[in-house]
Parts: sequence; C-alpha cells; structure tokens
Amino acid sequence: MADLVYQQVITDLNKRIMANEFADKKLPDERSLSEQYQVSRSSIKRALNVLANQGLIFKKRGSGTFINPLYLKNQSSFKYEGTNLGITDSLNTEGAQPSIQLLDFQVIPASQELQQDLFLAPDEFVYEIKRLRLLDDQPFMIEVGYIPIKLVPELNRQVVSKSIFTYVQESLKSAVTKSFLSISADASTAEDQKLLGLKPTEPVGVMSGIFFLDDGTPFEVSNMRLHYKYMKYTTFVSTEQ
Amino acid sequence: MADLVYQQVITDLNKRIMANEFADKKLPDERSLSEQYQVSRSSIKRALNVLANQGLIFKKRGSGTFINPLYLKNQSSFKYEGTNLGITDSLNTEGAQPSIQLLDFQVIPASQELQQDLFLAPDEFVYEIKRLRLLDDQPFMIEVGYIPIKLVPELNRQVVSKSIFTYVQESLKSAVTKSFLSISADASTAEDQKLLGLKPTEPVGVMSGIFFLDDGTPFEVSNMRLHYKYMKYTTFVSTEQ
DNA sequence: AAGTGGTCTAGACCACTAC
DNA sequence: TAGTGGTCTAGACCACTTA
Repeated sequence: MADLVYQQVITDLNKRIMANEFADKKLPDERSLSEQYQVSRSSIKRALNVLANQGLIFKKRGSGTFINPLYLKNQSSFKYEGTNLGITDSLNTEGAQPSIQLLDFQVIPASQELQQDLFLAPDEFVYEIKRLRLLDDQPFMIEVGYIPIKLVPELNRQVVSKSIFTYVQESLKSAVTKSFLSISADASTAEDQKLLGLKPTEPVGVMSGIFFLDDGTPFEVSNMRLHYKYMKYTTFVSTEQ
Repeated sequence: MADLVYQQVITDLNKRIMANEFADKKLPDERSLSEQYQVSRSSIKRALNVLANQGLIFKKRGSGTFINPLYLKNQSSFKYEGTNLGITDSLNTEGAQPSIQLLDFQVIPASQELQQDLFLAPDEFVYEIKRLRLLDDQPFMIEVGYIPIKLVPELNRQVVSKSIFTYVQESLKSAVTKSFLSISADASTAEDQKLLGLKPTEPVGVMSGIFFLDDGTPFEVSNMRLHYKYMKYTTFVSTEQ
C-alpha cells in the first residue's frame, strides 16, 4: 500500500506539516523537494496534488506552496462524519463504542429501481438488510441496505451483524472504495422517533448511496436515516479539473 | 481555459460518451487514444483520471476502461444541488427563476471564531450579509455570510443583492474555487418557519462553508439554512489517493 | 503470452509572481 | 530577471487480467 514513491512522500510531508516543521507556512519548492527525497519532480507534483485536493495545502503559481492553517482546526467533535472518505463503515468513533443491531434480514425480488441501480435482470434477488447502528448503546442511524445475492451468495445473519464491507474485502478481495452519495434532510417518521429516540419536532438526516467495488460493479444501495445531531458530513471541495 | 491538451481530451471524450459512441461501455485503451488524439499517453491518463474522479468511468488494471452506466441516471429533479462543484452560487435552477432578497447588510467587528476562520486580527471588521434566496418567488434558503471588509472595501447593497462571487471574480480577478463544506440537519426555528414557509415539524438542512480564493485566502464564512425539500447534496466519493 | 492500466523518470518549455 | 508551479512529452518498466 505505502511502498509507492508518491505515497511515501505524501505520508512524510503530512508528518512534517503536522509537526509544524514549516513554521512560515511555506513548503520548499518542488525542485528542492525532488532533491531532498531523491525522486523525480513528477512524483513530488503528484504527492502535492493529493495534499492540495485534501485541502491541506494551496499551490500558487509563481510564488510557492503554502499550508492551509484552517485544516487542523477542522476536527470537531464526536459526530458521525462522512468526510472525503465517506463510506458507511468508516465511522469516526473517537472513543465511543460502535455496535450494530440487526432489525431485519431477508431476500426479496429486486424492485425496478434496484434493478436499475444494481444492474439486475427483472427476476434477480437482493438481500434486504435493516440495521440499527449505535454508539455507546445510543442509536444514531437506521440503515436499510440492498445487495444482490449473486455477489455474496453466502451472506448470513452472523456476517450481516458486523461490517459487511470488511467481510467483502476479505472474501471477494475487492474493496468498496467508490460511491455516489446524496445527502438531505427530512422530518422524522414515527419509526424514526421510536428507534432513534427523537421528539416529533426533531428531524433526521438522510444519506443515500450506491457503493461500488473496485471494478465498477455496483455492490450496494443503502438508505440511511440519522439522528440529526449525529449527521455531519464535511468535505473539501475544489472546482478545478 | 479549454485550450489545454488534457482538457480538450476531457471535453471530447465526454461528448463521445454522452453520444453513446461506445456502445459496449468500453473505451479504447490508453495507447490507442494517445494515437487517436495525437497526444502523449500521460495526457490521456490525466484526462481519464479527471473523468474517473467524477464517477463517469472506471479504470480496471489489466482489462480496460469502462463507462459508468449509472452516471447518466443521476440528474434528478429541481432541487438545490451542491454536487462536486458545490459553491453557493452554482444553483441548479432548471428553468426556475432565482432571485435574492437582501434582509440585512452591515459592518461588524469579527467575532473570535470569524477571526480564526478568516485570519483576521482582533480589531478587524467584516460585512454581515443576510440574504433570502428564492426560486420562482418561493424562498428556499436563508444565508448569512461574513466577508472581511479589507478584501472588498467597496461592497454595497447593490452588489450584495446579486452574486457576490461573480462580482469578486471580475473585480479581484480571483475566482472562488475551493471550500470546506459541512452539511447537517436541524429542527426549524421560528424564524426559519416564517421565512421559508415551514410547518413547526418540518426541518431545515444546514450547510456551513469557508470559501477560499485561488491563492488560499479565506474569503467568506457562510451559514445556510435550507428548506429541507430543496437541499440535496450529491457527490461522487473515491477513497483512493 | 499478449494486452491493459499504474508508476516513475528526465527534461523541455510555458505562465505567473516577485523583485 | 530569477524563481516558482503548470503542462506536455517519450519512454522504461511493473502489476494485473485474460486467454
């Protein structure tokens, strides 16, 4: 994983930045870094691009590369965070103990919408997995997931009570690294209120996603309803290509 | 803007994909594309990487590059969309007429938090701009923005009643292309209900952002409260570096 | 074994900033 | 004018998939 040249540079620069080695908020120029690390300038550029896309540094043509002082400030609280790594299972627990309560688990025919999203023929089946996620025994999210049975024919209640993605990574040797995500808000339903302990006036955050395997196969459609105090999706956005 | 080689390739490939030229969902291999476009393979790779980060294609080592059939499906409705271009002013209006109603406009001392986020000294001032945004005369968003006066000393009610970012781009010759965004949900306050026409049980979507100029200068802190039916932030997420 | 995408290099030249 | 990041090239070699 980290034996690639540009990834080593990323890791090391990250460390140096966090250690406040560049007190003037300015990084050495690319040609010097190329010398320092004994790698080509292209590799340095690639590493710097990754850091820039994360919002950690800004590059300014003609003057240099600068650290974003706001980057550090941005680690707030004990919330459920999507962040740029925004995958369901990447929970920012910060000490709290995450757990899963399986509410329902069955196999059903794929609806028309699921057929579209998961590339299924009309007669194919999916698992419907309804789970309640908790942090320190406090419920914060209701998650309903749909997975084609043909992708993981051997799924069972045991597996499904833990992290499915971890299981997939081990059994299929294919990680879930990409997704379409949609984030919105909604009034809470009676079920939301009951399961998440909400008052009738309190809302839920809604996150829906289609998750893909490495090779582009749509793996899961997931609809999540979160206690509003636990939903906080943070991201760094850049409009450049 | 679009005279760069890799951007031309992006534009053209986009066109060809949308025109369904690759009916088998497979793109030509990189070396062939390099031939076709008469550019280096590196430039092809750069273009393909951009398209892959947008979720339009998947690359699979050893077998080829494939179009994501779900990409097209994803243009839903008349909602306010953040998307990857997620800047306040990039409104997906889809025919609806956007307008702005200025609610309040004054100059105040920067709070401690604003000093941190906008890099201000304790005695510096900011504009506080409170606006109501509408689509076809239907209010959908309350926006409170804070901008250091020193960055745009000549701001006035006239300017502020339109798009500030457009104004900045013209007057400072620096675009607002990067931001930290945080998305969450909240119960509606009495003011939300009044301004956005919400019932007491209906929630708001909350988006907060720090917007940066090209050179990394924090330009604006913005807190937005949206009618929940109009907030839908969609994005493609990839965990790879 | 052949084909495909991934990594990495060395170097030329351009565009912008600062002095 | 010197220094900085941006673009682009040509080519070597590696890692993985498919047959």
